[in-house]
Amino acid sequence: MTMGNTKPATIYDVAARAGVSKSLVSLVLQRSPRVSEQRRAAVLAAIQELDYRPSTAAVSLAGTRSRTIGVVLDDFRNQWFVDLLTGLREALQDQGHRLVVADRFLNTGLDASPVEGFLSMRVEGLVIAGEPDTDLAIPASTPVVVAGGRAALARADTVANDDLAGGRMAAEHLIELGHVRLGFVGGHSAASDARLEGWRSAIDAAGARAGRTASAGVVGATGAAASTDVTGVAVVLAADVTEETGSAGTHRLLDEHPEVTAVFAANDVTALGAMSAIAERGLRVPEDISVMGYDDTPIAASRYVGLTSIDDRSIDIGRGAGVRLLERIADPGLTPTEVLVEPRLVARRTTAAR
Amino acid sequence: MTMGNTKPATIYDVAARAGVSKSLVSLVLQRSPRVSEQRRAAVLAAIQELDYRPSTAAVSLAGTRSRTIGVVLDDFRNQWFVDLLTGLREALQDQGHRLVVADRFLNTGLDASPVEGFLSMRVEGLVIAGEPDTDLAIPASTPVVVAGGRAALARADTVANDDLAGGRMAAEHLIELGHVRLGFVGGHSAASDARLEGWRSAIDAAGARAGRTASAGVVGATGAAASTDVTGVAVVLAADVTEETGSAGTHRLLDEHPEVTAVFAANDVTALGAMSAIAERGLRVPEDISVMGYDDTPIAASRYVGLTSIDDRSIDIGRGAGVRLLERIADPGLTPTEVLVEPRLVARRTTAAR
DNA sequence: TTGTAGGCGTTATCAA
DNA sequence: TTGATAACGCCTACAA
Repeated sequence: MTMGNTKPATIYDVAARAGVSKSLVSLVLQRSPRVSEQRRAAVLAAIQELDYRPSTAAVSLAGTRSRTIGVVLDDFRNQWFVDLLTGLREALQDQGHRLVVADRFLNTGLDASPVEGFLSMRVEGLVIAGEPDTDLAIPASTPVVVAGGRAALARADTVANDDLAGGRMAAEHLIELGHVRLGFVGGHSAASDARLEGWRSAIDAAGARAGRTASAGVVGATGAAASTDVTGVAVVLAADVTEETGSAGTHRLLDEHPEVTAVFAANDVTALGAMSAIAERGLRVPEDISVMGYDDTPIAASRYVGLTSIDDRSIDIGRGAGVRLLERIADPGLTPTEVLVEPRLVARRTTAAR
Repeated sequence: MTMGNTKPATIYDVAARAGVSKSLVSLVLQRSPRVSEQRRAAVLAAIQELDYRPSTAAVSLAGTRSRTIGVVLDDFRNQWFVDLLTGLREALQDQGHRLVVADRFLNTGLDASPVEGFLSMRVEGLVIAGEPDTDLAIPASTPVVVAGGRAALARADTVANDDLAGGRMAAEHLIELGHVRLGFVGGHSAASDARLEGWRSAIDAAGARAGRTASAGVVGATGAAASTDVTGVAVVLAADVTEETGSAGTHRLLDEHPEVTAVFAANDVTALGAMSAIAERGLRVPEDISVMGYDDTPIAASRYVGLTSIDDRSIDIGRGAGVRLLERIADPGLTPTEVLVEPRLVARRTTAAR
């Protein structure tokens, strides 16, 4: 079709080809209704023929808004952003906003942080996904919403999964299945802490309901409860929540508390670690020990793993974050809010009644 | 520090603050050596104080080059791009190029394809990661290199993993372990085909070496070979290579050829499917059946899975693709080349001697 | 409904 | 070594 021309067509070329002024072309581009059908058709035809595409640089320079919003991911390896993006797309893209994605490392060496790059692009707003690095300096004038992860930025809106509720759901699921000796394995992160707290509160509540003494201690805690009491034991390592943490933590948990029949891990990868530790001890999942994760990542959903998990509903978080960002862009004076999305239990093959 | 000013500082503001002309500021920005230390210091100070950041829009509009290159991923869910990006970064970013990433879906609704968006940004080059969709129309004037995946674009350079060699390595590994009844499970993709072909050729070669008749047929093929001959049976489903494919294919493979003791799957996810099928049949990995995957994804490396796999060396592919893109940008007249990166065997726990 | 004339924030080209 | 001044490609009044 087109020969390998070198210079991209400009609005001038289109105008000339269609026999109109550049302004008219601009109007057509912006879908203005105040253009005669004739001219519009001519312009559209010219655009086709010239394979014209407006320069985003020129558009955002000349226009009042860049129509682009930046998404900062903590790490491309954390798959949870995939669903988040879906939700963000729904909320933002359909409003004509362009999404640009970067993780913490993408353009290091050019910019100090991905935020720098976005500010240079004059993004209209920022979505910080996950636990924001403390040192990503964002000017107060830039609308920001933190999606997933607690707000390190006081001025930012937050849309996140309700980790407390999720932790509670995990414990309740296990208790309903008849488990009374529960274990938790987590590490160093705000999310892990919150999930543990929720898990504990559910155990306490179960004890209260039964009119007995329930207790949730940490490894090393003494006190032998009656055999039908629901009790919980937590191992929280001073390390990131990873597969290694899950493995090491579970080994320690089972060494000190062999009576445990159900393990709740701070997230899916950690749960994977727990499962390998359990296998290494010659035990089976879920026959001997039930295992739960958190986040409902693709690995959990995998047929091979089939991990019972808590769905943090990333899509809804993304959608909520997008909507909120739009509101804040429209009115920067808004008071920061914190929205919690209710998680959801996804039961699979790693948990069973005992 | 800075008050929540609304408008970002411009080069004019900096010039005024430093008491110099805009041109001088521009020179400092471009690290020109033809600037007195005094002025430079003054400008730098002003930049600091004003929290100035050049507008990428203005830069690419006024400059001759956009200094950005676009990376098109087939799908953010395919984790292999993570390493690819690392390689690309090494090659491109350090040369002052900005990377912008998009998957097939990111800005759908705004642009017909991610390529559209990149062309609007006037990227200097494109990296197509994975099997390019046939319909991503790229003007002949845009430098392109396909990273991983066969070139659907004749005019594009290709840097990819040597699937043929990888398939061969897989078979050789299994044969060395003493397996003589080999199975392959794959699906509909160029990569799967090539890996199968390599696997077959290694089986044939093993037979030739042994001076016996070796055969590699497909399911349904007749011919009972002597018990010490190395033979291969392949199940190639007319579907994408997914976990389901791996599971269904493996069931079929073992139904028709229960003598198989080692399964090579077209990729890691498929291998996961194979492992679940094997488990469903009450068999163990690797005691009863060895399993291999391809790509060496994080799942394979996971402690829980420990899948023996073929590392496609994505980092090196990324680096190679970046280097080549730079060359092509410098000289668009170059004849397209195809570089194959030698894969690497990563032995883990799913393969064992028999 | 359509066209004219600035201007957006930089780089690039010339002079000085 | 510095400083005017014209592009760059588009949007946005303002006029016609």
